Amino acid sequence: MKKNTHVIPSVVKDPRLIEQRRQQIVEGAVRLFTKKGFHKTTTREIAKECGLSIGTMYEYIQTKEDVLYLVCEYIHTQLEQRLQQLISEEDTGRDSLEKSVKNLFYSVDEMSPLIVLIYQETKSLSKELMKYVLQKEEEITNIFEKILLKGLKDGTISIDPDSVKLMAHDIIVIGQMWAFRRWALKRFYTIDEYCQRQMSLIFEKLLSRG
Amino acid sequence: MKKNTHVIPSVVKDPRLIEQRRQQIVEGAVRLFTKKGFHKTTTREIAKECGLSIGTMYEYIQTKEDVLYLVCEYIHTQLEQRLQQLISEEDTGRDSLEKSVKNLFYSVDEMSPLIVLIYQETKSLSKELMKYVLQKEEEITNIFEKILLKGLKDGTISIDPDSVKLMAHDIIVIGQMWAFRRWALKRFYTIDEYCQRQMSLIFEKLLSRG
Amino acid sequence: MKKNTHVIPSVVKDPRLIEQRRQQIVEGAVRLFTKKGFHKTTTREIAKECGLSIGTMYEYIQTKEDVLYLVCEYIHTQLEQRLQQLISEEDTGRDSLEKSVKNLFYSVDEMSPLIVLIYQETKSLSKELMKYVLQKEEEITNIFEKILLKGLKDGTISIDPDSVKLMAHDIIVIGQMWAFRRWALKRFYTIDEYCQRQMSLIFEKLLSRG
Amino acid sequence: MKKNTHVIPSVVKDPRLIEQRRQQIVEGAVRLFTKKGFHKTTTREIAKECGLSIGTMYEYIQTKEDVLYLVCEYIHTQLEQRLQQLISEEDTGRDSLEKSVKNLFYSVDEMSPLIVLIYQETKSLSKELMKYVLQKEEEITNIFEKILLKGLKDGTISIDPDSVKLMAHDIIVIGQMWAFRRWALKRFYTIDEYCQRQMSLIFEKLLSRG
DNA sequence: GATGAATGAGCATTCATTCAT
DNA sequence: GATGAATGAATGCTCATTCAT
Repeated sequence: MKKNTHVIPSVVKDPRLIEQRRQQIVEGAVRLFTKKGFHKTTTREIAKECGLSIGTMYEYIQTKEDVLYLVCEYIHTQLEQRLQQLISEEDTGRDSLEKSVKNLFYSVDEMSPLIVLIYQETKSLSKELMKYVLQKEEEITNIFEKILLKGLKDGTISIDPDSVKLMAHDIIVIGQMWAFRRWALKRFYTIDEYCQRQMSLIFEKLLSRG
Repeated sequence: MKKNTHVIPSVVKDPRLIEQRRQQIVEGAVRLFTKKGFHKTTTREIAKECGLSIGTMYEYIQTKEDVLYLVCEYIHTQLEQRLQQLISEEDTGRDSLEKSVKNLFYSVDEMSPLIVLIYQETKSLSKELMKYVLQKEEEITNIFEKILLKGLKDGTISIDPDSVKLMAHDIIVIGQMWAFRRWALKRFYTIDEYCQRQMSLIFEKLLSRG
Repeated sequence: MKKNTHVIPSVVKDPRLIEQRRQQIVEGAVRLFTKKGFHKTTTREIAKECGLSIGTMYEYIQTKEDVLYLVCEYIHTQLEQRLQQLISEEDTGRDSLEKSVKNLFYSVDEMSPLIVLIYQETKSLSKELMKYVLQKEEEITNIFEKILLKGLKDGTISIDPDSVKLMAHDIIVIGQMWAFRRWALKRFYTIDEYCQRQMSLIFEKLLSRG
Repeated sequence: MKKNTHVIPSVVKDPRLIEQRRQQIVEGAVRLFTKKGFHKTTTREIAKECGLSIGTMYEYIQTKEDVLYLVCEYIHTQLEQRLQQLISEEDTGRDSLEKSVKNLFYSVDEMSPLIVLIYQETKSLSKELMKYVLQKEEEITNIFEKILLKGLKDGTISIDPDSVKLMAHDIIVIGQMWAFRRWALKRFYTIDEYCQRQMSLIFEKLLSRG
């Protein structure tokens, strides 16, 4: 089922327990990483924060980097689920896009510290693990690519087919910038204003030749 | 002259020497930080790379963090200069914007690893120093804000005045994403294609009701 | 019956089971210790290698050191049995010595990694346990002492009585060196050559006064 | 000059200082390793014992294993020097051998704990470093090979030329066994007796055929 | 002003052993 | 009797920073 996912070995055998403990680990780690960053958080702090002894924590991971990977995967999965959730086969491409972009903006707003975390710490992963995280990032981008293509097919969106991929990236980035530029943007815009104004940037382009 | 800039104390008195040595330090550090990141680079490595002894290097900085700050400031200054350089009083807002956005895209392309560095390591700075770096980031954004306002005034750009700040941020982010999403984008677009397609996104919006 | 042997306590009551499980443990441990050494082998690895769970293994031993002791005892017992096996009351001392020395050489050849193991890891035992192992080593040496004394008595061997103990040690050491100096010797001698030449050292005069 | 020797990198540049500090390290380490063995000695203990801070010690070595290597090299060099020292071009092979074997026995007696250390801990080295140590061991053996060959040439020693290598190894091992079997031998022999009796094994006929 | 040896707190990780089930 | 998850003290090693020369 789970594909394109790195499997972190565990000494412990019971898969239920592994899932549960790793959930604990991720939750503790997220709290610390968003506060202090990956490098400034020690493994002992993570263990303490998630209520495990350091020894026990290491039964479920192999290295500190694994924790970061689990965290990145968790964040991406959260975002992906939120986005998939609102997608309906019955919507036109246009409607679906509108819903999804709005959904993206508000999701990023709620997940703000997590989005920033991904932006800042992905590079702390090894090449190997980074590959998986970037793959997932691309899959999330593909959600919007698919919607755009649907709209292109059903005639509700007009866009140069060669710009579809780029527009998908633009949407993602414009969504995420609400998190990573929040320090500047929040002084001038609420999330509602932000959403509305950016929507119009995206949709005027897409409907220009309507 | 230099405003909004944190002054790093130095034991050494001669300002010429300070400038020269810090230039060395920044150049060495940039090479290492872009390759291995800030945390994985040691002060010894920096000293070696820039041809100073570790002791001497510490005569010109106080902490390793100072090096990162100098690097961030250097990168921002580089980018700012490139952008300022092409701005002429005589251009219309519209023309100036076109020139500057194009300039931004190609500058980001050339400075790609530096832009990524800023994105990833700014958060490694202390609150205090980060403030200065974000201020500078904002100043760079302001360059585009000013151009948009000029176009608004001279009638060559049509945009809701309340969207000006946001559009300036959008421009910056769309420019920088060519660096921080390069891993995905370069598989589908050249910098020329990228520039052209993103320009049309920005300008169709800005000229819609022209 | 078993004398001069340290009795390792076990939680388990059934002596048959204890014997059987400990045999498993020794066999697994020998494989690992000869490959990686005592210190670099973990208890988990031993348990896995011998097909027991770590918990079960600890029902039959008390500490990791116990495993090493069992291994040493096992190796010594192996060697002792091989040597005792070929000793016959009817042989003259001279004949018995010849048979036994040859037997020693070929036994060491076959048990090479085990002999090396004893040489290298005995010192990892506690004083207490080391005493037992060295005692056993001495008992094995005594086998040759007895043979020499028999030859002295029956006139088939001529040796200063005060040198008997020493000669017994010499024989053992010359036998074992085929194992612990194998890295050098095997480049120049086969086991057959080694046996023949060392036999002649022991049995004949070595250097005539030219 | 120094050949077949692994060069351990040091952060420190001054070669004099490196030599001096490494001497300190070796002396401290020898004291601890002979008492507790390599594995049970911690790097902190070594540092303390040799009067350096742990950080400083690591300026002169790279890993704990390096310390063991330095120690092995030191011991071998000590032994080699002692042996080389008494070798004179003018002696006959026979005389040189007699002197050198006696020298070996008394050297091993004095260096007893060091010889045992080499026997027990060489295997704790990595393949790479062990190679160098075994090479040195072989060079020491070669000292006796050369003497034997000299005696063969000048007619003062009669031995099958193909047994020369083996005899050299025998001499070394018989010498060293005074160290590694001391626990048993010292109960029955003084070093003087040991020397005399083993000399006669080597130099005269061992067992006449009744 | 330059040098680089010294420092030691701090960190990630391991592993023998226990004990509740 | 068997299991294997939990424990945490212990360890090898790093590295930013200082300061005597």
